[in-house]
Amino acid sequence: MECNENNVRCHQCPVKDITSFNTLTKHQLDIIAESKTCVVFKKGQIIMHEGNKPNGVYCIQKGKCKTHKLGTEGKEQIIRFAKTGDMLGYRSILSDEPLSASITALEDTYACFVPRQELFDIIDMNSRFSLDLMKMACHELGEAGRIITNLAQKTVRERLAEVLLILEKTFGITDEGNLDVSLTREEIANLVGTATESTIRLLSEFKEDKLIILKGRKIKLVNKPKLAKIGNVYD
Amino acid sequence: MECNENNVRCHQCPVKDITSFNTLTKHQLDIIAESKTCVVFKKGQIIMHEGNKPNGVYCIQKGKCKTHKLGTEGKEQIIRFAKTGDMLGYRSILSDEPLSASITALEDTYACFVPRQELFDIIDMNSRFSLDLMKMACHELGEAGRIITNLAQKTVRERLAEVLLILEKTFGITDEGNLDVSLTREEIANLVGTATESTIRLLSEFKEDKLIILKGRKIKLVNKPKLAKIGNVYD
DNA sequence: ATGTATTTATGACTTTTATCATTAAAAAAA
DNA sequence: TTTTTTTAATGATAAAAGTCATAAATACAT
Repeated sequence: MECNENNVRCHQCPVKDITSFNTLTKHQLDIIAESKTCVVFKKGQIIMHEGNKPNGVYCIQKGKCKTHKLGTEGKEQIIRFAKTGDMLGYRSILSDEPLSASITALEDTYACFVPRQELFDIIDMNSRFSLDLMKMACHELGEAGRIITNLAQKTVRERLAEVLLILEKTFGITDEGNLDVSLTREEIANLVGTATESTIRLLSEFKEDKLIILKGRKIKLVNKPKLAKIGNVYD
Repeated sequence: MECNENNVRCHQCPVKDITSFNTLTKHQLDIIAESKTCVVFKKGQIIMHEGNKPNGVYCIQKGKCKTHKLGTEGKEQIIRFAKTGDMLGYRSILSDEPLSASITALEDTYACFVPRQELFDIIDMNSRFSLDLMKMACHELGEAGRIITNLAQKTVRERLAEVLLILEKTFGITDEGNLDVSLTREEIANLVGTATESTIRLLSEFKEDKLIILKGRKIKLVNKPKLAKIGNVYD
């Protein structure tokens, strides 16, 4: 957790620049630097728990997380992902509601905790920061509408194809060209909104059709135009 | 459109008090009063069109609207509803993105148009108003997560039962006890995320089972606990 | 009020997707 | 490394939901 050993470093934190915190003045950064604490979450660890009221937000320094919600009969639904630069728990803090979903680390994740009070202090001081949070929430809201429409109208096959493309867009690829995120088949199913077996079958089918290459949990997309066509993705 | 004949009335607008505008100072209300325009949308009229960039927001004085999105093969997906006191188009304005969905009047709807610039002016001046908008967006975001999980995990039957309860909660009931909103079976299907025929069949089934009474488009919920049980609704 | 267009209802059938069961493979822990 | 546990793969079957077709009812415009 390099950038967090002391407060001075907060002002030079490289992650700061890709977050809403990039509009903060030196003084405002001081406030964050004074109040923040640094944490590491091990892979699989729950960072925030659905139903709880968080005392602040986390800003991811490095790592990957999933936001997931309990559905009927305890089945997990993955709502979205978070990675370096993303803020966790802001929805709950800003709406003053309990967490509508849990957040779990997909790999060892380094994060800065910013307490609720200081976050609101900055919001009051810096209207650009405030507008940026709004923008973020409203953007997510548009995304949510797209997800809703897809779940309601697309087949499982279409959704899986789209999800593979979204995973590559979100997490990028490794040196070998695989999706730079490791998910179980069950997690992919919980993202697509289907049964694990259906996901396994369809992935095998995509593999047969030479659209993807599978090696355990490593997935490489080798025919993205075809995947986009299958998933009815136009953008 | 009573409350909009002149600017003075804006300050006394009864709808104002149930919206985010209720925190505005006299001066801030002046700004809105000066810049706003009043409009009536006939039943079925499109208020905002998916993909467009709106020049401001509408505040509903009286009426009911649906927010809907085009899905695969042009099928409509209803994302949410709006009624008296709700603000239309704020997501697009605040995120500075094109409208992610269209908005259509479900009945004759009276609304005040507030231009983009004046809205941002007020946001800059009034941090309570600003926070309130944030709260609204973040609340919606939590709702969206619930909808996503339901679409992914519940059966059509469960979702229909839940939708009926949501419609009653959202729009209330008429003197005769019917849902105070008139939707075609197709619209209900587009909300539930299913085929029109499936919706018709299930509604008939609910009628057979004495959970609801159907008279054309008039729907009366007569056994809400049972509907809640069918829909796995606990709240 | 009356005719026209749209919506609702229902049956027959197909497709999609889920569930259950079993084996193979791969991660993770000892 | 080896064992143990978890995950992945696949077949068989069942259930859920969609599609197409047709008739009846309702809403809408004139």
